[in-house]
Amino acid sequence: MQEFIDAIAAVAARAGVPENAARSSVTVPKERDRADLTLPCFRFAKQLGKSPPQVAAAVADAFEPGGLLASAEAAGPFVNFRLDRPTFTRKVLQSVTDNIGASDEGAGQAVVIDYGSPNIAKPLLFHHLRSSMIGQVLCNLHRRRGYEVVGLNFLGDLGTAFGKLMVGIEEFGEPESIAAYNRTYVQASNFCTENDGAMDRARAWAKRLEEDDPEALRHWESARRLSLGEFQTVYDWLGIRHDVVDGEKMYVKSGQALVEELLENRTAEESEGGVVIDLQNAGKKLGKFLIRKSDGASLYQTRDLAAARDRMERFGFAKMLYVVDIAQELYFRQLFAALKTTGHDWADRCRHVKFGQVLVDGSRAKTREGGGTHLEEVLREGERRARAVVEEKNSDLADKAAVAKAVGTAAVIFCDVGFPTTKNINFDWNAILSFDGRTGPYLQYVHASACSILRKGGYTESKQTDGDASRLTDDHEWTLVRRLAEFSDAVGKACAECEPSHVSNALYDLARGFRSYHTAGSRDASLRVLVDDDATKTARLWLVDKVRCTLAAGLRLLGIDPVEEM
RNA sequence: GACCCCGUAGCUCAGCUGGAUAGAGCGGCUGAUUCCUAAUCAGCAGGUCGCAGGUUCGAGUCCUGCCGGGGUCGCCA
Repeated sequence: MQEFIDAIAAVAARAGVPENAARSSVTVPKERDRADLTLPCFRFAKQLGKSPPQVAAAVADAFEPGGLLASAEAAGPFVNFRLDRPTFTRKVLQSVTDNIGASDEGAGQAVVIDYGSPNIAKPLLFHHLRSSMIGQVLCNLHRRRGYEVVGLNFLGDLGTAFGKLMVGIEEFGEPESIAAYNRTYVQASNFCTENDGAMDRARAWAKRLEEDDPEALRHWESARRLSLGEFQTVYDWLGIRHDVVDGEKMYVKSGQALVEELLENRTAEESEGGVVIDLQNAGKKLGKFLIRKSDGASLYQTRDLAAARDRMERFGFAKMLYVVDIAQELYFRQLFAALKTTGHDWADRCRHVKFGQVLVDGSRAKTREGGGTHLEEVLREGERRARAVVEEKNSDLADKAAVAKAVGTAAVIFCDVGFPTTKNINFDWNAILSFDGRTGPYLQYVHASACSILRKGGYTESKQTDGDASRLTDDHEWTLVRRLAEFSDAVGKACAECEPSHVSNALYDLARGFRSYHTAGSRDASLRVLVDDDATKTARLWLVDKVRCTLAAGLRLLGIDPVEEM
């Protein structure tokens, strides 16, 4: 694309417009039918002493046919350019591979992505999908852009939550399965709010665990083991693969040492029995950051500070992303400010990738009371519903079970990464498991139909690297080629902004363009891919294969396993 | 009270560094299936882009104020 923009800048330069200014002004018009690329001339008018339409006319006059550009036409203050379709098409199709969107921008740079990070002794609920899935996609995107990614699961294996669990064990007996752990946790949670003194007992247990009390340790180990096993089932289902699994408990000692160190060098101070870092001067309205409770126990923030230092030592990251609920926005601003205040300039490399909440009937799901639907249950229901549709639509299919699982899962995943991360999600079974419209199953469907055409066209293996692009000049084909070109850009943008939905949008637009092209052939036989004319057919199969390749690659980036039939 | 996010079609939301006639999905209506997958496609209806100012040749987009909704604000994680 860049060389086409350069070509336009060169034309503008012949009309007296500064080349760099022209280059940065070139845009894709909102109304795509109007032009492939357009140059607004408002900004050049003053310095050239002409009106914008006069400048546009001059630029259009300076155009010479041939080369990358097909035409230039002044339309008021704009110059509308058409690209040479065969040239552009050929370049784009040649560039599409399974690795579409790849670059080496991240070469030699480590990125730590902290995602998932559930609490032990509790099941994964639907809202846990968000951190896990967004984080996994960010891992995929960063790897595609050449970064060395460390996907890190930071287990919540410490604190009053564990203390409550221990109170529950004391009151209701020791659970042996994860389901029993969950029941005990919920019971204990209620018990602690209803009984005076129970919270103090929970806090005492939390502290005993910090002090490696043998009995606390024993329960901690079994809760942790059972939980990890349980999490793995869901992680396998969703293709979530962490490179490192850490837990908060490993930072108890270094956290306490850190508090002592900060007290000593006076970056932290005692306050109301606890220890705080004063952030008043570090940023506006950040207040004070508590790093030691009055009972001497550490907090989440103590461990996070210690963890950040440790990760810098272990991985020497160029970036560290925390994929966490938007409700913790202030917390992360404080955490990063605290890192900076305590002398770590690399705090600037840390970023909170925030995502919206899961709402039930318009308000936040109450997970602490055990509310919320289990993630695994949602996945199973998706699979079940997809299976019913497969039976109905394509009961001859070879591996219906696998297809149903992939399609149902696509629905769930796309709900999560198909929209901007900061949007809230309303938990509604029919919305989450919708298979119609702009959904994961739609993308699967379009991919499967592309595969189907290729099969019928005898295109069993994707090995074509060049073809006769001059056969691909229909508007539908041209739209597809542009969508393919835009997809690469979307990958880079999604990675830079930590926003998976840029990929989702580009993928959906490509899929829709392909469906439109595909059905156009139903009305007009000359537009079918599998036409009699061999040269045309070969060229069209080449295009379809590149679309198929991009759809598959895009789905995989989003953590969705593409199906070839459905 | 302070800070953050949001306010675009009946509903859920796109809208790229400001550009020419604001787009999708769902829902509604009309069509399309002896045809390369109808989990689809083509089309119609539906919008003072919360309100008021400002910057600009040009504002859904940037700035200020206000209104409305949500979230967060030291001993949870």
